[in-house]
Amino acid sequence: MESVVDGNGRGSRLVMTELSHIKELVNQLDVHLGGCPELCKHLAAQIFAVTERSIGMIRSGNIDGLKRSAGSAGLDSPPFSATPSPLSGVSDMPFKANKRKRMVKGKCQVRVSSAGGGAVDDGFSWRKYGQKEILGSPNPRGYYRCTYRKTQGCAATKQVQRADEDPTLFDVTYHGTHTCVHHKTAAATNVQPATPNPDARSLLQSLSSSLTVNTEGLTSGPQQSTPFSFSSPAVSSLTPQGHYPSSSPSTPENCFGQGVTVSPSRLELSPATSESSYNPMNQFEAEWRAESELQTMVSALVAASSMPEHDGFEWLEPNFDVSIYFV
DNA sequence: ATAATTTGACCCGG
DNA sequence: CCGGGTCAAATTAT
Repeated sequence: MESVVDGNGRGSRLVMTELSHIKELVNQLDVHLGGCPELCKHLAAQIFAVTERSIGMIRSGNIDGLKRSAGSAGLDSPPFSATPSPLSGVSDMPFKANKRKRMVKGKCQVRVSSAGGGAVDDGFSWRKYGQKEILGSPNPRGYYRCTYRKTQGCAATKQVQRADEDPTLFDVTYHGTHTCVHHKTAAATNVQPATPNPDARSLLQSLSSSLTVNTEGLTSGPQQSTPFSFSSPAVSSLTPQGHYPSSSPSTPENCFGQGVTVSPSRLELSPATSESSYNPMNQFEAEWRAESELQTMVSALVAASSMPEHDGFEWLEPNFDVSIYFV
């Protein structure tokens, strides 16, 4: 990235905002390196998307349209910032402090709740290669390896086992990290909008009406609670048609919890985080972040709404459910 | 036909 | 020997 320059203060400022965003994402990625691969992948996807957008802005010199929703990116600012998030594994190597830790080859275990039949996945392609009964556990454990193991030598694997108590919970243990670059055709990427889950849908709607954006001490003026709203069929706009693998609007930074859980329906924008404590920009950044977080949330909800309802037995491939945590 | 899953055999460390 | 993990042939899904 070089000198943006463009006489246009408006524009460069926006680009700066983007860069700040990227910077923050990289920080988060760093924190989670070696951690949950899903999270890392998600972050990487975001960085990619935002970077592309930035490039596009610079290239077309335009911008202005601050509101050009990140529709092109699909994924965006994760809710987790300085917080290790509830994502942390249940066992082994919990994510250490913000200090640099080596790419531990360890494992990362997370518990996710599942609701539907295996359609939504965690973004990676897995191939089952075994199943075993585990003593002491009523449920078998499935063994999966990256689909691109042979073609790309990706060594990532994961084990999935239904939790003893709650049959809707699954313990997923990841081993190794993905080194593959899978290509999912845009088509295969969005095979979602099929059987919308009415529950999630209504949740989405009620959510839209209760949302409030707290622009916190940023800038002056009456931080009017930005009127965010999204239409149910917002799916399309969220589906990344970008080039990045980022498959489906599934698995945001979920993990833990069951069902759709949207803690505080209020978005707190931490001004501290990014060093962009400057001023004029904050306004934008605030909006940007608010919008981003909302998208993350919406993505999650969309994923949920696209999941078929419980309708019997689905003991196969677990489905990642949605749990969103905004702090 | 190709790709993915199923499932018992096989392997290996404890 | 035992339990957990992997292999691979058979089977099923695309």
